[in-house]
This record gives sequence, C-alpha cells and structure tokens, in this order.
Amino acid sequence: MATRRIGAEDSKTRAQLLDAAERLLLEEGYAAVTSRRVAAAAGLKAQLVHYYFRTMDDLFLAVLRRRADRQIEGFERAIAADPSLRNLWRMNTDQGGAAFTIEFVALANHRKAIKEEIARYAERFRAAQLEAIGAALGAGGISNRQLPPIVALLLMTGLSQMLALEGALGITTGHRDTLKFVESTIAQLETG
Amino acid sequence: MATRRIGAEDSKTRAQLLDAAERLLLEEGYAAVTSRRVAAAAGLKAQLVHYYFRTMDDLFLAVLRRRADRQIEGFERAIAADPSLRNLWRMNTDQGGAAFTIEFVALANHRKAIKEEIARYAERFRAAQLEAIGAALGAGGISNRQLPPIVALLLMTGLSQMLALEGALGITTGHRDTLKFVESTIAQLETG
DNA sequence: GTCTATACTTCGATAGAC
DNA sequence: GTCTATCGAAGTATAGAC
Repeated sequence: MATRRIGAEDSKTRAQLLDAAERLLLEEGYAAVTSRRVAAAAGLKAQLVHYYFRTMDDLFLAVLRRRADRQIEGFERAIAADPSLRNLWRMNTDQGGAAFTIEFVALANHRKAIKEEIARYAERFRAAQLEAIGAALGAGGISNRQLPPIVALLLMTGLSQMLALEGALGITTGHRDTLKFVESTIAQLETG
Repeated sequence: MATRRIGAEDSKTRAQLLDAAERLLLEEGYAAVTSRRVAAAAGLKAQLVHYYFRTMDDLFLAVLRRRADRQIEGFERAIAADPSLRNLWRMNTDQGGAAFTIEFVALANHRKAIKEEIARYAERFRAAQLEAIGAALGAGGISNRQLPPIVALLLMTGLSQMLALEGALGITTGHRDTLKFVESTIAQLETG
C-alpha cells in the first residue's frame, strides 16, 4: 500500500518510543536502535515503531530534531543571559553531547536525509554562535583583521569538540595544558 | 568448543576479506560490515569470515590495525622528508581519512577493545606529531611561553579534523576564511 | 590448513484486525 | 486512531567435512 497510516504526533506512545530510542542511541550506539529493541525498552510491541515512524530513518530523524531543537533553544537562552567569551567557551565544552554527536555523524555519513538535516542544524547553530562571538570579541577590543570572528569560532568549535570526543575515548594527552591555555587567553582578552 | 581453529595470518583469502571489509566500512559505514556482506564483496562464503576472524570485532580490530600502521608509517616518512609547519598542516588536512575516523570513533564509543586500541594509536600519533611541531615552532622562533607545542598541536588537530568532518557532511560556513587565516599565519611564522 | 552445511536469532516492514 | 499477526530476508556463529 502506498499510503499507509501513521500515528499522531502528540501520542504518548510515540513520545515513549522516542525516549527509548534516544536512550539506546546514547548507551549502545545507533546499531542497537532496532525496532525490536526500542519497543522492548519502552515496554511496547515492535510493530508500533513502524506505526509511529514509517522507517527506522524516520525515527532517527525525529530523535535528532527533538534533541537539536532543545539544544538550540538552551543555547540561545544562555547566551542572552551571559554573552561573554567565557560563557561561550563553557557552553561548547560543557554540553555533554559528544556521544550524541558521534552517533549522528556516523549515521549521517551514509544517509542522505540525516546528513542534510544535520547540516541544516549545524549551520543554524553556527550562525547563532557567530553573532555571539563577534560581539564578545568586539567588546574585548579584538579587530576583525587580528582574528575574524568566524575563524575564532571554528578554532573554538574544533578544539572543544576534539577535547570532548577524545575524552570519551580515553585520550587525554595535552588536554590539561590546552584547557589552561585557552582559559588564560580568554581571561586576558576580557580584561583588555 | 573453547579452542576453535583460526586461519593463517598470511592467507590470501584473509587479505581479501580485510580489503572487502575496509571498502564496505568506508563506503557504507560500520553497520554494513556484516559477515555476509563482507564475504559477498570478496566473492567468498560468509562462514570464512568467522574462520579467519573469530568474531566481527576481531575483524574490525584487524582492519583498524592494518590501516593505522600504514598511516603512522606514511606520516613518519613524510615528516622526515619535510619537517616544516606547512607540511605538518598539509598532512593533517590532506589525508582523506575522515570517513574512516568517523566510523571507528563511532564503533569505539561502545566497544571496549576497539576503544582501547584507538586510544593507543592516537597517543602514538600524537607523540610523533608533538616532536615534529615542537621542532618546527622552535625553528620559527616561537617560545614555549607564547604557544606551547602541545597546545599548537591540539589546536591544529582539532581544526583540521573539524574541517574534514564538516566537509564530509556538507557543512562549509567559514571554512574558506579559516583556511586562508591558517595558511597566512603559517607563512608568517616560517618567514620569521 | 581450508572451507561448507547448518542452526538459531534478530531484523525491517506490511496487511489487516480492532 | 491504535495496535497485532505474520513474512521473508539477513544476522552471527559453530561443528564437522575435506
């Protein structure tokens, strides 16, 4: 049948399946997110997964959207409350979403729909951060020629993501020194 | 049986299976690396995978070791030939192993044996790079207080990995500007 | 030393019952 | 609008034949 029916978006059962899928994804990786295991974790029948999400990819996309929306919202609230460089850096390192990122990047690497959705969210996130970092650098007296905001942003993002990712894998060489260096650099910038 | 037999390490069939597994891993992701698919890609029977590699994890480990050994060897040869900052940066960005890294990091995230092996290789790689970057910075007249080599290394690694990873996902905002910035910074350092 | 026959489990997805 | 019965394909792994 070309037009099979699909469960309501506000169904409580649907939310339970999403919760279970997210938990499994974080704890055991995307390969463990099967219709049977998700359903079992939620105490439901496996076929319900295919009722609320036609394919497994649809389920992954729903998990991604729910989580990314929450994260962007949280970021914007935090940056409105404290738009300092220090806070920007803290948010990039603190948010324990490294495992989540790893899973979705791996998934995205071979699934067009997920790849496109991730790229969309990443660009949105980058735009929001660029605005914040541009203002913070300007307030610290850093000119665009010395260090363009977009470059500062990619340096910061690259570094914080690497620290989180390596931390998750148990790679630690140089982390302490680098953290200290970044923190003292930020402190220097903020005091002028 | 506790002591099942295993195929010889120098078997030609074994090498074909490794090749097929590596190809599948890069082209379709680790979830596609199943005994049946690996064997089919190599034109062999699925059971042979379990003869040469007792479990699928053993197969993944063998792929990882073969590839990482080659990469470290190549790096050491290249850096011996040209130990400049420019070359260090080029090697970190050029080596198209982003997809490979993504897959193994995702795998490692939930498999102890793979995680430990990756950490071992990463630390070895870092040590080799640290030596090289320390020498290059010293030659450029950068003091340890201005920019400690280990910090420079993590900045460079974080940035290049992020550029590669985002490139694979189709995220491009800021990449061009950042590349230009890094290249001109390196050029400045190398001319004094 | 090399490979195959075979067992048993789990997978995604659909068609149809309530 | 919600859920279940069921299918065919694909998964890992072992025991045993050559």
